[in-house]
Amino acid sequence: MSKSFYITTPIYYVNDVPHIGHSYTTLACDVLARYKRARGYDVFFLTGTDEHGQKVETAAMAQGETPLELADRVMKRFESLWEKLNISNTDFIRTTQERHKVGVQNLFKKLLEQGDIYLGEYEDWYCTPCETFWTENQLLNGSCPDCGRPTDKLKEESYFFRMSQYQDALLKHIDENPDFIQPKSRRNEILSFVREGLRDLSISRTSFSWGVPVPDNEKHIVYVWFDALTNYITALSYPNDFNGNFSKFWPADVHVIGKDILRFHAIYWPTFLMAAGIPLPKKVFAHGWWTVEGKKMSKSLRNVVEPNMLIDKYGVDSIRYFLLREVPFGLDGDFSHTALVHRINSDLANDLGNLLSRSSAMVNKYFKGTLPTPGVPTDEDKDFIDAFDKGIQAIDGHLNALAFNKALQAIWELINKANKYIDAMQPWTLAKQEDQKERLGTVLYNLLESIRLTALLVAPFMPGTGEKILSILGENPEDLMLEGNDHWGGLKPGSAVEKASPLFPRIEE
RNA sequence: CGCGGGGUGGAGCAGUCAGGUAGCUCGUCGGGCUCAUAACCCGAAGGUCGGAGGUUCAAAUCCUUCCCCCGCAACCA
Repeated sequence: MSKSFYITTPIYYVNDVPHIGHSYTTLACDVLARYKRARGYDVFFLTGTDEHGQKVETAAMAQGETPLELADRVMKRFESLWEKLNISNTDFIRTTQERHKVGVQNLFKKLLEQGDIYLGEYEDWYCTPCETFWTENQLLNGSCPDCGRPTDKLKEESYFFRMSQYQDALLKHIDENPDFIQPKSRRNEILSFVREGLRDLSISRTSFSWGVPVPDNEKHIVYVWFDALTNYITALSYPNDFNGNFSKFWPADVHVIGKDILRFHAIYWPTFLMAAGIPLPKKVFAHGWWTVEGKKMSKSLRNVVEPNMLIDKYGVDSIRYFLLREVPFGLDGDFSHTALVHRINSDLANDLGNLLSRSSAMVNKYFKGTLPTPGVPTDEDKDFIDAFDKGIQAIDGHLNALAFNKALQAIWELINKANKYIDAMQPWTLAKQEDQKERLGTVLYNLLESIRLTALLVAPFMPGTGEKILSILGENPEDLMLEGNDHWGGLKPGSAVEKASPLFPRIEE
């Protein structure tokens, strides 16, 4: 009876430390998860770490530690960053956990027994760093087309997944579900890739041992992507479903990913699921990448943006706002400090923060901090109120489409409306006329009520800010529910309104 | 003909798929207001939509062709 919503980030590879890109993906999921909760959904929001594979094994060896020690160490960095970023994930899965390994083996075995996985032999050019085989004509001057490093001719016994068998079914599914892969440009990419033909996929390795062993043939390790992708269901206690999460939350409503791993999510994963007779996720959304000050992020340029420092310097909510406001989700964007400071100053300090300051100050100045009772609304009031009803609907549409920047734009249109409303109503003039007391009360009530709604709308993006505003308005900051609270008139006249200090201090450049 | 992305007022972008007054944010300039974090509100200037040709009553938008810019593989979302 209760509505459920399942959203996932990719599981992050522990061979890397968290940067702005990881934060971006996770943040987007968090905003949607929070919004859906506020809409009354029972939300399962999953993130985690991918801890297997040759690269981890090698890196650990180089550091003189075991792969698991390395994973433990790096995994904690992700965990603590998510805490700092105010991420509200339901679960954090690690591919080294027993619950995961059991699920992977179970799925592998099922496909093996029904003949969708078979033992064969692989002979091709192998790029060790990428853990990928390439065919002769995929190579660029004999090197890996992905990373440009040299490849080796490798022949090994390998298990294969009959991906070719599912080509038509996948095409049909993509065709019949226009929203399955988003944005549309990515969908087209995948369509043309699949149309060129799918080969059977090698899904085991024998060249290293750090991974999930193939059931009953332990010299084979399950291919990292088969392993990793399965996390989306093992976290829901697939296959035994002992806690009912799998039946409750699967299929996922959306897998949010970076554009680089689209192929795995839009081709491999769906075909695995088809073979297993498991429903496909409803949506796979590939977002864009960040450059930094116009340049690609790279360790050699030493321009990798460190999220912890950023949060310390500017505050969580400012960063959360900036990342989702600056660039349309799905397109690449540039992270620049001047753009960040501009956004904080003009959108957060000037538009939103100052709106709260001036409004709460007037209630204190003219009504001693007690929220007045509104009188009969004028046509202008009705227009103002109406804008909120319409805006809230528009925002819902944008969020369901993962158009975070449009949702924020729409919220800021409402904030601008409120600032204009003040100017048009001129409460300071009304305050000078004794017979306009009731009108003044109406104007201020409307203003504060509009701020209450804004706080709720902004809360999924900036939870701390939403709470702060609500408590200034005398509302319960714990209650961020939109459902049932998103109609006009929620504020109770007579409640105490605090005089707000600046929400977002301006940053001098 | 390597692939991909792009060329729209000073900057950054939307609009191009389904042709029909060129829009947004920031910046600049002028004005208003004084409740407020020198914030807020109003107005103005500024573009032959990379070039050329074509289709059309009509093209930033469709077709042809040319020019220019960016990225190309790691650390990755």
